[in-house]
Amino acid sequence: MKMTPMIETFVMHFGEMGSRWGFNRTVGQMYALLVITEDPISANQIAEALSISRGNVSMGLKELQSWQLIQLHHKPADRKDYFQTNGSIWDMANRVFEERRKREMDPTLSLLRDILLDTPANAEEQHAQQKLREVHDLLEGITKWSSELQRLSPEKLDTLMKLGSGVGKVLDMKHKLLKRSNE
Amino acid sequence: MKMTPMIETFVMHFGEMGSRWGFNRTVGQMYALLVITEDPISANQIAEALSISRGNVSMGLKELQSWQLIQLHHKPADRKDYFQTNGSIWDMANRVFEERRKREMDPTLSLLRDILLDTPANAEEQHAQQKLREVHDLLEGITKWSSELQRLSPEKLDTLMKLGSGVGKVLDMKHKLLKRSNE
DNA sequence: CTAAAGTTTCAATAATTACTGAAACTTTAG
DNA sequence: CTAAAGTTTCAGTAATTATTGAAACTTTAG
Repeated sequence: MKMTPMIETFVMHFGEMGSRWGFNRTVGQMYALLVITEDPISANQIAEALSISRGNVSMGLKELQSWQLIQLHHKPADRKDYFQTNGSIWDMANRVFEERRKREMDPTLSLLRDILLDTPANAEEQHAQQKLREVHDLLEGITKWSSELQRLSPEKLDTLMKLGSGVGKVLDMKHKLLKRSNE
Repeated sequence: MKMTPMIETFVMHFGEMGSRWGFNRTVGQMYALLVITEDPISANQIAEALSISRGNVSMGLKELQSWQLIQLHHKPADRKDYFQTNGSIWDMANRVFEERRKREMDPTLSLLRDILLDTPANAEEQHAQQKLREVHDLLEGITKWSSELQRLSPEKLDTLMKLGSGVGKVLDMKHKLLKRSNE
């Protein structure tokens, strides 16, 4: 498995970005390679293409599977495991969002809920709690909203995204409509 | 500056989460402390409260300023710099989103644009480019959409979030309205 | 059942990133 | 202008995170 310069550029870049997207360099490279490779490939091919250790590949694959970003694939008369990306690019984005929400929001949300149950001991804590409530409400709002958006069909999501800030106008229309139906 | 247990719990947790949100532990702690403290505080007070070195505080404050998350504040007849958080919680979220977009999407988007200008050398690269285009379009869509959402007023954003997956219904309404006006 | 091929795990080590604290620099009261 | 107080920088070190590779385990052909 030799990568062409174009493919190598992308794979290496994706590796560097990986750490910012929540996985480490080699996991990012592995995923990039799987995205742009048409046929399923084996762990050994990945290790060879990226010049990384077999052990590291194995761990990376496990992580990608836990993110549900890749899928196992078997070839007839071959007991080796082959891998390929799972679902569309949209699915990928959804998975990454969800996984990150779990890591980045849920623990904080849960801690904030606990703290907000306590009774503030003094004025200082009173003010602190008020701020924490704001943070809590914001995080909860984002969490709920994003999980509801994920339930929307890809087509509707697409419409919504294409609409952009035009959403504002649609929201106005909604108000008018509701008013009319109440009259 | 002694922190009450409740405040300490929150500050320490925010520190741990900090690395997941794009800044390091101490920067996270510092920001948390500034969020829950009512009055502006000095760099020394921060260092003392968190038991971290003065140098580290100075670097962290610089980072928070570059994120536009905190503001300088001066007290009369005191040449020391005091700091306080900047804007509402919504503003904070916007800044964090924007900063992360810059770090996490823009570089990849720019690389993808470049690669897509190249002519594929063979069938393998042809397939690769097609995949890269999908990734590119997705990232571009998200980038544009999120920056347009940020231009929406906080009230509209709030309405939109409260609407949740109900957006779907509003989109349907939009279609009906357009149809009617075309007839 | 045996052994060869394939796979996984994990302790040791490398690479990266964060933090300290002392030194250099800046500001201002007197 | 001087010196004391305040602030910033950055080289060295600590802490964390990622990677290797050898050993243990698993599978299956013969």
